[in-house]
Amino acid sequence: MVQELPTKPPRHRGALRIALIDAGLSILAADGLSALSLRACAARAGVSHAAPAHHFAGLPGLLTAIAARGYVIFTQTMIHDRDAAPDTPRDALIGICRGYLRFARENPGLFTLMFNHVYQKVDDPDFDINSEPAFAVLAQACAPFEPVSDAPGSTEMMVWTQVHGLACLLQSQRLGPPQLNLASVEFTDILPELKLR
Amino acid sequence: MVQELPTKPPRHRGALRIALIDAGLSILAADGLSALSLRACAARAGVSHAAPAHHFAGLPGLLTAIAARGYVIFTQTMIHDRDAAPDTPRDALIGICRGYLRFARENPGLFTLMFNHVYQKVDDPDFDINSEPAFAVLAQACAPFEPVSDAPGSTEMMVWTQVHGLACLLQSQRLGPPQLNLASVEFTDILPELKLR
DNA sequence: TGTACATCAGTGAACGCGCGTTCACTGATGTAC
DNA sequence: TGTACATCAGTGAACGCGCGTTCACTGATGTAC
Repeated sequence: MVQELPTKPPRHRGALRIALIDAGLSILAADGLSALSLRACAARAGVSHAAPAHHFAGLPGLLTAIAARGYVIFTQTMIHDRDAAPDTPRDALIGICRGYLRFARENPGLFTLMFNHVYQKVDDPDFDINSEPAFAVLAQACAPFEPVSDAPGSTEMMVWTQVHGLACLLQSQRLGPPQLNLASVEFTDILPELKLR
Repeated sequence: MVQELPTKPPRHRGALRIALIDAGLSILAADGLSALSLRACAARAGVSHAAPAHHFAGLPGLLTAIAARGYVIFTQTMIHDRDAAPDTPRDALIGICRGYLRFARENPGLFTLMFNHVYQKVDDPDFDINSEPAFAVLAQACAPFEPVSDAPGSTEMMVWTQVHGLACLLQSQRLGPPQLNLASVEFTDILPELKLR
């Protein structure tokens, strides 16, 4: 009673949406953000180029869905590196930041997509649902420390801007003058002292 | 003896290179990075779309030249805001950072172009010549302070990653959860204390 | 001062490319009866 | 159990678009003599 002969192309049976997001992640990893298009994702998923229209609101819809999946991987990466670190608040925070930087380094196209609003225009419930935990794990790692100023969330903001800026500068390959060898900097060299609450 | 009648199109007389860079800056300001192309710059400069080939090595060459000009404006903006600040080392540093953030906010497309190597592939002597002073004024403002770690240039790296990260996050409009209102943060709220040498 | 010539910036038509979108269609699936 | 029908995901051809690049050309400029 097998209906799918080996020679027939695989039927996605509603799973094409997921397959297209997977295809997008593959394209980002292989050829970067500029290679990402509806047609390229369809081709990589083994489907005609008109098929994605049944699952996404145009290219912005697909990009938003890919970015939403990116936040899942992003959060997992940070949690992994946090749990691999010794169990002190500072080590946990450094682990989170190490995961942040590792994700940016290992997934440059995806990282750029996730943090550039130009590529996303569609209200996608998965986007907010998946991105909030990323910020939550960072905030959680900052919680044991005293605020660095009176501004609410000042510690989170300081750490977040710092690690995000290093991630962006490493990606941009604008590493500044030779004496400022940003490529070899350890995050711990530039993270200020933080006092425990 | 006037040769150019008012009805004739302006002859650039070797100044077309500059006019095309100006056109690129206009396009970036008006329509953003995605609207920047050889043809668009040529049209804005009032010239046929094949003309830029006589002055630039393709699109990467033009983008590199535009970015190089951007660094001049960038440096001027930082110096302006530094000199407008009271003359203490910390105020000068905060002025530099204020200029950094103001430039990014006022020129989002240009800022992205300048700090994304994907758009630049050509060795352009102006690029290095113009970008080095930008880093120099930042380093100069950091010089009065003690290093924050043993790593060489640690203070510059800490300040640079911090201000750059805030600039990128403000641009990305990924401002995190509501309680972390990054849009309203003052840079002084997250810049750590720095000790004078 | 005038003539002949070389240079070269800019023109406009043409090319092929990949893109997002549309549209009539097909064919498998699920459902009502 | 079987039949008729509605649904709808995916197809493949076609469309127009803007892009970078090429290429023979033109016409103003500068120079040699």
